[in-house]
Amino acid sequence: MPELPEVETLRRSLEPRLVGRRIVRATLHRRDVLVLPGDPEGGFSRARAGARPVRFRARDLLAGARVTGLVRRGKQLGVVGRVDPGDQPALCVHLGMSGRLLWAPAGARPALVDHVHASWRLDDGSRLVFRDPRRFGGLWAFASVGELERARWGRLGPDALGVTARALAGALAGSRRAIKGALLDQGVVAGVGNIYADEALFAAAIDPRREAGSLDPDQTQALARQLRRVLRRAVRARGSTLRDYVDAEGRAGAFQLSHAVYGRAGQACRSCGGVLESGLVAQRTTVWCPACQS
DNA sequence: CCTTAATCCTGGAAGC
DNA sequence: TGCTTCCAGGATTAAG
Repeated sequence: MPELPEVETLRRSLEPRLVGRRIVRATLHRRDVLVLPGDPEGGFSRARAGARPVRFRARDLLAGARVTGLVRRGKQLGVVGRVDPGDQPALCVHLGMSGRLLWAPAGARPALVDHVHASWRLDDGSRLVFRDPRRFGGLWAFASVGELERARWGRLGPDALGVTARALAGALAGSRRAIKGALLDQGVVAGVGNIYADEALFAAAIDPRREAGSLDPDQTQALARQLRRVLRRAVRARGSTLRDYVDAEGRAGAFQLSHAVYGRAGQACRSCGGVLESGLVAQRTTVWCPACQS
């Protein structure tokens, strides 16, 4: 379940491998994993299986381009390429829940064969593959990084790593839904998923069921601060590996060892020693400490 | 406008 | 051991 820290870890592990390299070949193994600007959904949502496919070109997958940068917004990654000064396409990668980008050096045997939906060969002989068994993720092609930011990232809230109390307060004002649900809404703040929502709410001592608009200024400030802090610490630990998340080179993260509440229902609160409670909040399994969080 | 449910998809775990 | 059932979850769309 890649959230912001896992995607940022992926970005950092991929950056030295990709930037400056030319993509000599790109292959799409499943058409419905790629969405083009002209696709029926307007290039925003996943192409439906039955949708009429728009003809794609290998260069939509950056074939022939040199990679100039890797950018991230929330849980999404953008690979920016350059064919010539007037042609700098960008490809957005969203891992969804089970997606992975894996890099392999020249000559390495392919470790994964199933559920690989796209693959790239670089000019140094290394390879990059996009694998996503559950296919909640996908690839979105854009003519430029500006177009990607406008058409796809435009409706995202501020990146959670730098969210301010002011921005958070504005997005939560008047909302009657549970604060947990608001944090999971990428339009409120981008990059938070089920793990880090629970961790940040615990760190800020806020009950996940609280109405989002009912937080006082101190609590909003604490929440913004703890969101930044928890995510920063998770990035430093190279993300959380629960089931099978790994970075581009197959390395696991370590932040799962620091989880205070996620996955610890029924266990002792690390702060007060009480029993951690779990339940469904905003349709998601949620764990919190009834004594520490209100 | 708001919130909630259903949906997509597969692998792994738990239950019988 | 082998089968079935359930659950995990990001984000959108449809429905309430």
